[in-house]
Amino acid sequence: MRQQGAPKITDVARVAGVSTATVSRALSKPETVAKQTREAVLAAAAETGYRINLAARNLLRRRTGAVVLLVPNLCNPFFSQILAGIESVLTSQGLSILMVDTMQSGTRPDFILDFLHHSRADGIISLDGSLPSVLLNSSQNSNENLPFVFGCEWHPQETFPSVRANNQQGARLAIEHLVSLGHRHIGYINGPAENVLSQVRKNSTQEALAEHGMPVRNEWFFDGDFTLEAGAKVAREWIDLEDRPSAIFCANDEIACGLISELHQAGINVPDQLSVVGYDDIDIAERYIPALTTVWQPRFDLGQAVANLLLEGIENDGFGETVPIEILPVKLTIRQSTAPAGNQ
Amino acid sequence: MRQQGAPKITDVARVAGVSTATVSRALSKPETVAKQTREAVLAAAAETGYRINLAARNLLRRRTGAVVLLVPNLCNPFFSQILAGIESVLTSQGLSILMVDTMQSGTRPDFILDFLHHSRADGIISLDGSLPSVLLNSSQNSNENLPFVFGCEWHPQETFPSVRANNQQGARLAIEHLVSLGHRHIGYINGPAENVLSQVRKNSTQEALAEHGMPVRNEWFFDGDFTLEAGAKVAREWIDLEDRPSAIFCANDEIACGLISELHQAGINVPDQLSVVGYDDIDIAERYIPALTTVWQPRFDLGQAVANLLLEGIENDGFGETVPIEILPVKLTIRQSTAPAGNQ
DNA sequence: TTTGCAATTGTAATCGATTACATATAGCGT
DNA sequence: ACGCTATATGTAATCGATTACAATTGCAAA
Repeated sequence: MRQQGAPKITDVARVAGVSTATVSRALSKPETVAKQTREAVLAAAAETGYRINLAARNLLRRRTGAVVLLVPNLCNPFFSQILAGIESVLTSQGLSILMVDTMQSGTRPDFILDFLHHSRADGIISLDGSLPSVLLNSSQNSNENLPFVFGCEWHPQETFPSVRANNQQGARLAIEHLVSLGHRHIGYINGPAENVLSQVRKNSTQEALAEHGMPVRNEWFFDGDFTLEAGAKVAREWIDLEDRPSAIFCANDEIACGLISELHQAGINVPDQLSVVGYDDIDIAERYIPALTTVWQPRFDLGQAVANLLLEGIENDGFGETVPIEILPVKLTIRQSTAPAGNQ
Repeated sequence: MRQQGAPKITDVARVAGVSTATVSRALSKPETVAKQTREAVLAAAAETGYRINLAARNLLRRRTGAVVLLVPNLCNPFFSQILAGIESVLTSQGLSILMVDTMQSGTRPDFILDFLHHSRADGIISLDGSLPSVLLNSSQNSNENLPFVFGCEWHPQETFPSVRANNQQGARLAIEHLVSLGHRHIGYINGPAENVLSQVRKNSTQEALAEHGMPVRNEWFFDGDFTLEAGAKVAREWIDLEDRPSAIFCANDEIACGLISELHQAGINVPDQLSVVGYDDIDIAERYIPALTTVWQPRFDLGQAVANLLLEGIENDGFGETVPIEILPVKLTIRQSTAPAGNQ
């Protein structure tokens, strides 16, 4: 589909009786053009239905008008609110989004690499902290230093700017809540081991437990992967446990739901027989049965913040020496999946 | 951030000792170039780290390399799988996605209109069937006929190509399932009244009921809006009903969860006292309590199909006289939120 | 009147890749 | 040896907007 007869700047110039330079100026720097001329140009632009050709402008400006957005797994609805936040900022700036699902089959590093170049984008947002270092290095190359920011997840070496929620605080809040309910036997279900979020949430959980003088028992720390099935699997393991924790903190809400659901099928009730805390406060959490006690994080705001941070980097040709890191507060939403200990 | 010293085609040409024309050909139409030359060019391209400048190519080709994607509400996780399907196709074709949330505040028609132009995109996918006709007309204008396809939702007048699931079949399957369980008093909770999906699901429900000789009672047809809260509201209304339906079919899973959750809080059990069928088979459905009986639709496939349809339109400069409409089959997933009638 | 400056507008080069057309070379048949 | 064709490559115009620089004009100061 070609833009056959699309009016161009020369058409506007002809109609307005001025040169293309004047049209360009009237449109982008109105104050440099005489009022009369400006009005004539605007009228001509309206009359011809002129729309700027972004490819031409971008060619000259050496910009692309696009931002690459790396998402670990688009199918995961957790990202939708973050996406919405990012979209709201970038779209309002006229930037387009090059969404790439890093988990999609057939998306190998060299394929992704194709997108991390100046000719494709003006900057990169990654919601995936586990990018192969090939990619990260390449984007650090002297002649390839596109502004690059992490959102939600981040890179352990902290060499890139990022915006994320306070995961340490989240884990603390969850544990403190359970402790305050009288729980002394607290377990944890982790996300994927290689994931930074998993790591921080797990470490912070252990720290918080230790600080409250709680036992940190290996058999109460389960491995998982952020899925419903991971939670369900742990449910079966919990049932088989000789000495069971009376409360379990889950690295996300999916795990929590999987856990509760599988327990329910085994005739075990949450919170009567086990208290469960989730993480993320996904939409369904408040209408799950029981309504989920969970750690809420500002996903939409996070999306906006990371997009704004990137815009800054694009404006200033990078971030200079500093590595800006923004950490957003989280809060605990107490609902019905947790109850005082001692009912078990 | 500028692509300062980025190698261009002239650099490759110099290194390879050929003209830029030959480089261009070696890269895009390898068979038109002698083997020896081709290899020299490829080597030079690799050596210089050449990446094509898309703005330049697009300027010449009068393409933008971007596709506008109108999403009714990005926050709604229902769309994530469709998005993933669309992404998988478009990304593999090197097209970028200009995502626009049509529900976002500040996104008024004239703002959206800005995106529906040749200089912004080569085509448009809308997951929103309720676009103001201003937009649709403008995109039908003789000089503005960008390929435009609907996905999931569609426009009642059927003047645009679309890919969608078989909503009629979905409603039928749900009703037939309830009827086969012995239910004779069946209700329905609708989505937003102006939404095509709502309309078709509601009409098809009424048809199916009528065909099975079931009563279609107005007070059993509830208005809603695809949210958890809508379902919760109906739960309270159902409780107050003198003559209650023994089963309710919901226009989507959120409504179903809201309904079940609110009933649960009132001490009413699903499916013992009410059978509930949802629609969409969202991830959590199989782990809801009770696991949700619901109509599954191929969301990822739908995304891929709609993207492929658009690509076709872009290739062929439109769709010609026909208005291609692709309807994908759905299926009923029977779980535990429905039970034989008569237990009430 | 002349000079200088500011304000306004025009001319033309430029961004980087593509491709129609022209040119060059090799191979082949007669 | 000549001419023809097929193949390979180069030359240069082109896409559409921007902007450095030049040119023009008007006006004020000297």
